[in-house]
Amino acid sequence: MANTAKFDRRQVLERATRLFWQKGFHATSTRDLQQAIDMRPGSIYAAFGSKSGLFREVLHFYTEEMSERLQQCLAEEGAILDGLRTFLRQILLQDGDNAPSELCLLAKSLSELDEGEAELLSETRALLAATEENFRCHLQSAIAAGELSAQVDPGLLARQLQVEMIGLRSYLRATGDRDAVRELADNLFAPLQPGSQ
Amino acid sequence: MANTAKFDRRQVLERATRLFWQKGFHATSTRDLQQAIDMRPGSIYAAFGSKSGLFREVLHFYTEEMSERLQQCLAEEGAILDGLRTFLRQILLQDGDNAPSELCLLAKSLSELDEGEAELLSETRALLAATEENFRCHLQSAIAAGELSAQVDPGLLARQLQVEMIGLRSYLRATGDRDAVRELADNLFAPLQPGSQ
DNA sequence: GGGGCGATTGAGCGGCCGTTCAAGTTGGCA
DNA sequence: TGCCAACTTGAACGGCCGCTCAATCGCCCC
Repeated sequence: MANTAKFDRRQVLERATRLFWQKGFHATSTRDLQQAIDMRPGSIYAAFGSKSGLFREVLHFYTEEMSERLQQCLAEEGAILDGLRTFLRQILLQDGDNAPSELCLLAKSLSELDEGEAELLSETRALLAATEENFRCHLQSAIAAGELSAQVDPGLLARQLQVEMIGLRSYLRATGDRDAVRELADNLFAPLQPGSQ
Repeated sequence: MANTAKFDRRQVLERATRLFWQKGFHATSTRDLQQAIDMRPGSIYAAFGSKSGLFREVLHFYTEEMSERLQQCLAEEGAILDGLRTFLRQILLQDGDNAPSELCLLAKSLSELDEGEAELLSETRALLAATEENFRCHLQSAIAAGELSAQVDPGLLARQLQVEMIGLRSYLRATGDRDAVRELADNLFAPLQPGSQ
């Protein structure tokens, strides 16, 4: 039970996430991964079981990290809607230089996985649903706090945010045109103005 | 100069398109392709040069086919805006059972290609830009025909359509929830009502 | 009917893939 | 200090990858 000289699981997941996020599941080879996370095949397979197993953990790690970033935005801004807007703006307009891809890792995986990797695909769908539900909860809180009219359907608005974010990030990858995205994003933020609708 | 017993290029492209559209570029092997298009490696490489070369033609074929489908919708409906709406509704709500993927092949390719396949990636970006420009032209015509207020910026509206379609198709793949997509699509169609704005 | 030539065939190349496992290394405990 | 178990290492496996090319086919013209 020595637990001798073990790797730093968090750092490994961070690095694996960056690589998968950049190249996608299929285009990332286990040798790429070995180099990126500085582990040999035996250790990787002992720790994660398979390439799919590692990817599974990466999907969860990524989702958890994004959720924490949202929490952080909410904590820094006073109002819930301000926090949400800050979070979305960060992803769309500021992360560009650091993030491994303009796209959301979950959306990218949803796009490339097929029935041949059924478990990863349904995992991805579940995490996207959880993300939407997370938005919905925060919007619900905004209504409860009087920031948003009680007329607003938080489930519908959460879905709209999800749809538009995925679309805008694709557009950013297609064109690299931040100004156009900034303009389009205003539509997205409009329903997040206090008292709107 | 005999051109003897040659394959039917159009049929080959149709079948290759279906396969690439379903599985994506990386996950489609040349052996999958050989079977799908019923050609042997030598013939494929003589005709298309490489897997990438075939994919390149597939991207163009797909874009051309979609553009023709839009033309057909415009011809069948009387008004331009009606034609556009019919086209978008078809893709979102009716193709589901026949199409190889809920997603647009161009958006899917944009997502999985990286700098390692730089030529295919820029090809994809160019075709997406052409699609947006195509929308813009039709919207411009709608303004000229008095179907749409001259206040509307056709470039901006075309961009919005592109963004929302990609987002909605992702959402459809994520959830399979046609009712939710139908509800969300109404926002998309609203600016396409005659005289809107 | 036979010769010529472009089109087609499919076995097979070198290489990378995901994965395994015998051998080696490390560190805590007696 | 010596032992054992936990952990790591990296060579190697079978298989699939994208692709090539010598051999064969089949049509057209003479």
